[in-house]
Amino acid sequence: MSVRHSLLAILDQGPCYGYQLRQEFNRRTGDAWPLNVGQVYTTLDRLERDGLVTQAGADAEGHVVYAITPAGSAAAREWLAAPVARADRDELAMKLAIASTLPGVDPTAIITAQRSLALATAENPVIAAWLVAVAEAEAKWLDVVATLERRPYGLAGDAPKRGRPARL
Amino acid sequence: MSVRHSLLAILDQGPCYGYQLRQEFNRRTGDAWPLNVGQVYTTLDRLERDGLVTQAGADAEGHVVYAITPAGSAAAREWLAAPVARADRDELAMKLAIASTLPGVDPTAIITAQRSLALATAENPVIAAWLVAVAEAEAKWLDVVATLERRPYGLAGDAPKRGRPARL
DNA sequence: ACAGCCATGTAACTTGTTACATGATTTT
DNA sequence: AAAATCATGTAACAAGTTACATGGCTGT
Repeated sequence: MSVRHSLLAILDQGPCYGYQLRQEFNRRTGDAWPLNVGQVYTTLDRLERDGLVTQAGADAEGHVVYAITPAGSAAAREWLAAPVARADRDELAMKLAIASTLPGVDPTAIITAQRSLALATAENPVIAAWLVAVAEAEAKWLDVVATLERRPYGLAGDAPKRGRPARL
Repeated sequence: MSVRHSLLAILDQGPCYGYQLRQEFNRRTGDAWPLNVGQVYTTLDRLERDGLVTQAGADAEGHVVYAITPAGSAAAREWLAAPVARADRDELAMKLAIASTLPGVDPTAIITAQRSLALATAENPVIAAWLVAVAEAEAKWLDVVATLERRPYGLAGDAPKRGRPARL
């Protein structure tokens, strides 16, 4: 839900046409996550389908301009105001949770591989700070996880019986 | 790609049937991200389509058992060995990157809203450590971001002309 | 009988994403 | 003319997710 809402937030600044929107997005995110142009158009279609934007005719150069609707504007403000939910299913956490239960697997290898992932840089100070903080946090977290005892076990001991289980 | 691979990693421990797989997943992740049973079956279909698992007939109780294939086993090991790529499009980072460019929007509000998100708990020590580390890191990062200067600007000054741009 | 879990599935939908087609325009 | 960008779109697919239908079985 981040591309969709990002484009909406940009459109809340004023009408745009597709290609322009992509450039705005790339510029505002410091080209950290460049957007395929096609995705802009599919996203605009879906935003229009949901009544969050409307085609506002063409500008002087003949561009297909989209404008945000009141509903879209509300959605944009809502998105900006709402805290981001912690990743529903963080892949690294999930991987290590699963790995810690697998007899044949050594989580240490995963951890070292993960640690060796280099820290990237970015011009955008917001993103740079993000990368730094994440890298530091990840290293710290991996230190903690590395000290946790393994908890290997196989498949659940007894297969659950069919039917309603006895109440305690 | 985390549900898919998690199920594959569990299947690498031995054949399972759908309902059992879901229970294994929930158990091994401490019920942190409970799985809709339906998703197990759709995922199994797709894994079979991709040749990573095969139906292994039925067990004594008549369950539809799936077994991992050599290709699936390789994929599972590969997933466990490979470091997790940093989130392609982290929503919080993207949101603040965008927000920092929007004249009408105050990133501080976003930051405080985000900070107020409470720290959850979990039985699984791996996940608990993850939540703690993330909460700490997020707070630290938000402190840094809060000190960054705003960089508001509107839409790009001059609309890009059509055609090939002049080379410098 | 009824509640409630075990168990298998399907249909439908979401966002994200890429590859491709098409053409106008403009510089080299 | 060729190359590169501007610009608009479409078709197709991925994974994730939920709601629903359908039974069987078992304890109360």
